[in-house]
Amino acid sequence: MSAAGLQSPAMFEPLSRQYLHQPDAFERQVLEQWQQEDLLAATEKARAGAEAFVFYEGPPTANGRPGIHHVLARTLKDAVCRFWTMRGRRVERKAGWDTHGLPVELEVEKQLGISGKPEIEAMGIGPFNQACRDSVFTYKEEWEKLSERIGYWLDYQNPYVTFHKPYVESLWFLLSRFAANDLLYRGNKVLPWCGRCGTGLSSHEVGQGYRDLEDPSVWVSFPLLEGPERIQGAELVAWTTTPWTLPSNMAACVHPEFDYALVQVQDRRFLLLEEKAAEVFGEDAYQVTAKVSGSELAGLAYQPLFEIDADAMRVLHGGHRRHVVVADDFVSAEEGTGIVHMAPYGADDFRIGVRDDLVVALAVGEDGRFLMPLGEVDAGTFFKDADKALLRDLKARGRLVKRTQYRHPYPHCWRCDTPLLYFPAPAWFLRTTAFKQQMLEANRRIRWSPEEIGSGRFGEWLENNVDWALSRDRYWGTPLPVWVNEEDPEDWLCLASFQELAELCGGLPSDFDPHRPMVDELTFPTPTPGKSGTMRRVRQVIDCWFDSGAMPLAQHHWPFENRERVQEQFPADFICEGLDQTRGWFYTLHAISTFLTCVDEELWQSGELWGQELPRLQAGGAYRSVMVNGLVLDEQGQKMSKRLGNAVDPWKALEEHGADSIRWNLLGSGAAHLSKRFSGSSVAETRRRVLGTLGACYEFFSLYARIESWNPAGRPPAGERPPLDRWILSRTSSTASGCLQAWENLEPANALRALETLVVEDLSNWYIRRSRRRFWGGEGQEDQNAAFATLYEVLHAVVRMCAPVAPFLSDALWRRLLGDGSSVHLAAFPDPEQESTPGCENPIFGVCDSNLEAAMDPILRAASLGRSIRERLGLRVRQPLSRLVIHLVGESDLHASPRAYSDVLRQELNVKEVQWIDGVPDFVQVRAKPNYPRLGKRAGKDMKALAKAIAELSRETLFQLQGGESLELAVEDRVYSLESEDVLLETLSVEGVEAESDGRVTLGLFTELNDALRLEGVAREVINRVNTQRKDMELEVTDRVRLRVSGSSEVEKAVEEFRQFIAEEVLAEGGVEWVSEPSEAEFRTWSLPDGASLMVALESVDALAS
RNA sequence: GGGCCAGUAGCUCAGUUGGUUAGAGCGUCCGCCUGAUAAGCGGGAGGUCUGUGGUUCAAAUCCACAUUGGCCCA
Repeated sequence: MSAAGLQSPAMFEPLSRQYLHQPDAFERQVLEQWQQEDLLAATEKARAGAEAFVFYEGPPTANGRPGIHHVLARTLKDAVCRFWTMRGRRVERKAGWDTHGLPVELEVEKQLGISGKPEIEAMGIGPFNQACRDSVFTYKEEWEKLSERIGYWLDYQNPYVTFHKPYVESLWFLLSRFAANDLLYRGNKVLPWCGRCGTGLSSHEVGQGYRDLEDPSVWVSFPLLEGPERIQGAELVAWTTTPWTLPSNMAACVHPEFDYALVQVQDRRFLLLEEKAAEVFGEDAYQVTAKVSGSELAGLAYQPLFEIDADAMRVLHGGHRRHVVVADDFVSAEEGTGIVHMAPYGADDFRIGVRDDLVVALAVGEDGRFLMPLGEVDAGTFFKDADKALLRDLKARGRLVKRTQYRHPYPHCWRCDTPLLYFPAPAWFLRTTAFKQQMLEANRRIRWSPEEIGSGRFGEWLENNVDWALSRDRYWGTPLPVWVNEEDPEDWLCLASFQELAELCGGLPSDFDPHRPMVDELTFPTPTPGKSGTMRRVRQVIDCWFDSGAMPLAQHHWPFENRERVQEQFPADFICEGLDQTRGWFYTLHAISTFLTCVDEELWQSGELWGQELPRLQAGGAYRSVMVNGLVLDEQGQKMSKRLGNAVDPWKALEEHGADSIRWNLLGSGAAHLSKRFSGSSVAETRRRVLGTLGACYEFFSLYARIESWNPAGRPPAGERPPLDRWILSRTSSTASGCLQAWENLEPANALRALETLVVEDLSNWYIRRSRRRFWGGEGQEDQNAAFATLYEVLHAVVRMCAPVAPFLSDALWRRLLGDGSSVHLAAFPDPEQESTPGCENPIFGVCDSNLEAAMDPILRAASLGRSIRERLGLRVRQPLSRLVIHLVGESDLHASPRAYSDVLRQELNVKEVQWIDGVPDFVQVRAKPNYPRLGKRAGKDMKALAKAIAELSRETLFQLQGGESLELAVEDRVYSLESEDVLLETLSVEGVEAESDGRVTLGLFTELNDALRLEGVAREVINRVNTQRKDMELEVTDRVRLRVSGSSEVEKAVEEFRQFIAEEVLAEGGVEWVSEPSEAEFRTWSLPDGASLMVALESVDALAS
C-alpha cells in the first residue's frame, strides 16, 4: 500500500462520530478507499465463473442534469445488484447513454439560438448534428460523479452509447430482420404532429403534454345539391371543434343504419339525428318533418364550405370524388350530430378517404400553417390562429348554424409546448400488431413489481397494441437504413450491416459515419434484377426508443460480435425504472426482444449467421423481472419541477445527509412504486435513528472489546450462552430470512423495516441495554465472553444485511469488525440456511429458535407494564422493589418458557424477585372471550349469543376449562362443546398489589419499602451522582478515582451499608471515604430525593499519581 | 371520458387468508437515564381506518356507488 494510500481500518478501531455529523466527508473517505482498491472490478472478479445475474441499465440522457429522483431509481438498481452480488452471483453493470432524439435537438436549437427545421437546414445538417453530438455529454461528468457519490456502482469505463457506430450497426441489423419478416412498411398515417418541430409524436410523447384549452365547438351546414325530392335543398349539419380543418373538408360521413331527421327551422331545413336537434336549435324551435336513412344519403353531392381548387392544396391521395356524402359505421350517435365532417386530419377520415376514392388534400401543411390565402386568413397562418376568421366568414355566408366555446384537455408538444394537430404524415412502421399474441404471452412470464402494472397498465397496453410509428422526420437520430429506388418507390431495401452498404456502394469513406448527412449521400444503383435507377436513403431517422429498446443486443454489437456473451446476458434478470417507462423502455425492450426471439424463426433456423455459429437467445421478452419505481415529490407532495423551483439539488442533499441515509430513507419509506416525498427532516431522522444506532452499537461493542482486549477466537457455542444471547441471535437469523425473502420479492422496504426493528429495537434498545453490565464483567467472565461473542456475531450479520442499502457505513463497520482489509461488498449476504459462506463460518447458522423469540414477547410487554406502574406511582427505577408477580394468559401454549428471561425482567424493572403465577389463582381477575376465528366458523349466527354466554362464565368453570376439561354450553337451542382453545382469557388486575394488564400479561409490583430497599435506593442515587460527576470531569470509563463523600444521615447509613457496591460501580480505588466535615471548595453538593443531601469529592487516581 | 394506484393518529407510513386491543416513527405533553453521552430510554394524550350502502355471526380488510389526490391513456 502506498504511503499516500488510505489504510483500511484495524480491528475494532473506533468509528468516528463523523459518519453522523459530517456524513459527506466520512463517505468520501470510504469512496476513496473503494477507488484505491478498484472494488467494483474486484467484486466482479471475485465472482468470475459464478452464475450471472443479468442487469440492464436503462440509459439516461446526459444532456440534462441528474436530479434527486434519479437518486431513487439508481439506488434501487444498485441495492438489488449489490444484494445479488452478495448472494454470490456475478453482476455485470454496464453503463449506457441514450444520446439520440428530439430532446437533444431542441436543447441544441436553444443553444444555437435557432428554431425549427428551416433554420436547421439553413445551417446545415452536418454542423447541427455535430453540435448535437457535442451536446449529449454536457452533463456526463456530473452524472458519473453523482452516480459514484451515491454509491451507484456502474462500469463507466465501458459504456454503451447509442450513437456509436457499432451500436448503430446492431440497430441496422435488427431493423433488417423486421424488414425480412415483412414487418417494416411504409404508410401514410395520421399522427399527432407538432408543426413547429415538424415531426410526428409517438403516443408516449403526446401524453406528456395535455393542457386545458378553450376551443370553439361549432355546427356547420352542407346544403345538398341533389337527392330525393322530400329532402331537396336540405342542409346536413355537422359538428366540429377544429374549424381550421373545414377548408380541407372532403366529404360528410353518415352511419348507414342511422335514421336522420329532416327538421324545419324557420325557412330552412336541416338533416341530423333527431335526438341532437334540441341541442343545436333549442327545444321546440324546430319541427321534424321527415326521416331519411344514412344509406339513402350516401353518395349525394353537397355544396362545399369553401371553394378551393384542389391544385392549390397538397394532394395526398388523388381520388375522383369530392364533397359527397359517404357512409361508415365508425360514426357515433354519442357526440356531434351523427354526420361527421371529414378532413384528412383524422385517422378514420383518412382511411375512408382512400377507400372511397376521395380527393384527400390538405389546406394546412406539415408546418401547421395554411398553404393558401383564404379570405381573411393569410397563407402561412398557424392553424390554431385561423379559427376565428374562418368562423366569421362562414357566419357571414350563413353556413354557421351554431357556435359555443368549451374547455378541454388539448395535446401540446411535450418539449416546445406548441398545440399539436393530427397530420397524415408519410411514415415507416413496425407491424407490432402482427406479434401481439407473442408479446402478451411473453409478458405473462415476467415478474412485475408491483404486479398490477404487468397485468394492468402494461398488459392492457399490449392488448391495445397498434403498429409502432418508427420514423421521425428529424436529424439527430439513427438514420433509417432503408434505400429507395428513385424511379420506383416500391423498390426499396433495408440494409443489415455497414459491410452490405460498402459492397453496394463500392466502398465507404474512410471516415464513414452512419449519421446524417453522410449516410444520405451514399447512393448506389438498384441491385434488383431487371430494374434501373439509383437507390437513395429515405430521409427519416428512427424513434430513439428503438435505440434504447434494442440495448440488450446493441450494447454488445450483437450479432457482429459477442454472440456468446449476449447469449449469457440475455434476458435480464432484473431491470428497474420509473413508472413512466411503461410505454417507453419497458415496451420497446419487450417488443424488440419478443420479435427477435419468438417471431424471427428464419434467423435462427440454420444455427449460424455469416458462416459463424449463432447461439440461440432464450425466447421471450428482454427481462424476467422488472421493478417500477414511483415519482419523487417534494416535501409538500408536489411534483418537483424547475418551474416551481422546488427541485431538490441532489448535491446539496448529499452534502447535508450523506448517501447512506438518503438511500435508506428513499428505499425504506413505503413500497417502491408509490410516490415518495423527499423530506430533509425525514432523511435526517433516518440517519439519526437507523444509521446512528447501528454505528452506536458498533462503538459500544468496540469500546469494551478494546478495553478488554477481546478477540473473536474461541467463542463459546451459541447453545451454551444465556437465553438473552440466544434470543438476539435467533432474531438476527429470522430477520436475515425475512430480508432474503423481501429482496427476492423485490420488496426492499420490507427488508429495511425488518432490519430497522432488529437494529433499533431488538439489538440496541433491548439486547445491548439489558447487557451493558455484562460487557464490563459485571456478571462474571464466562458471561462476559458470551456477551462479546454474541454481539460480535450479530454485528457480523447485521452489517452485511445493511450493505446493499447503506454501502458506506456498512463497509466502514465491516472493515473494523474484521480488521483484515476486506470489504463487506465482497462478503456474502447472511443466510441462516448455510453453514458457512465463502471465507467465513456463518455465525447465524442454526441459531434460529422461533419459540425463544415468541417467549420474549410477554417479557417486553411486562417490562412496559412495569414501567407504566412505576410512572403512575412516581417510583423511580433506581429505587429497588422487593417483588413483582406476573401472570400470562396461555403460557402453556408457548413452546419455550418466558421464565428463562426472569433475570432480564428483574433487572429491567429493578426488583429483587420475579414471581410467576401458575393457572388462574384467586387474586387474579380474569375475563373470558371467545376465540372468534375458531368458534365463528362453527357458531355462525349464534356467535353473538355465544360470546355473551362465554363472557358470563364463572371463574371456576374457566379454571376447569383451562385445566383441560371440556364444557357444554347451550345457546339458542344449540349446544356447543368448548375446549380450552375455544376461550381466550384476559387478565384484568391482580388484587393486593399495584397492577397493570394488557389483557394477555398481568403484572403486579409490591411497592412496600423496607429499610434495606430504601437504603439501596439511596446508594444508587449516590452512584448516580458520582458517575455524573465522573462524566462532567470527562474521565475515561476505565479511569480509577479516589472518592470522598459526605451528607445527611440517610446517606451515611446507605454508604455504610453499600460501601463495596458503590466503590465497584464508580471504580473508586480504596473504597468510599466518609468525611464528616467536608470543605465547600473541594466537594460538590447534590440534593437527593426525600430531602437527603450528598457531597462528593472526586479525584482521578492517575492524575494524583502524575 | 377510460385504466391503474392511493386515501388509516397533527405529519410520514405499516396492517398477513375478514376474527373483536388498528400499530410504528416523527411531532406534542410528562418523566427517566448518564460505564454508548454533540447520545439514549420510557410513559401519556391523540383514530367514527375518506363517505354511503351491501355481503357476513364478524369488515380497515370483500363488493357496489360516491369523493379526493396521483400516474398513465384518450
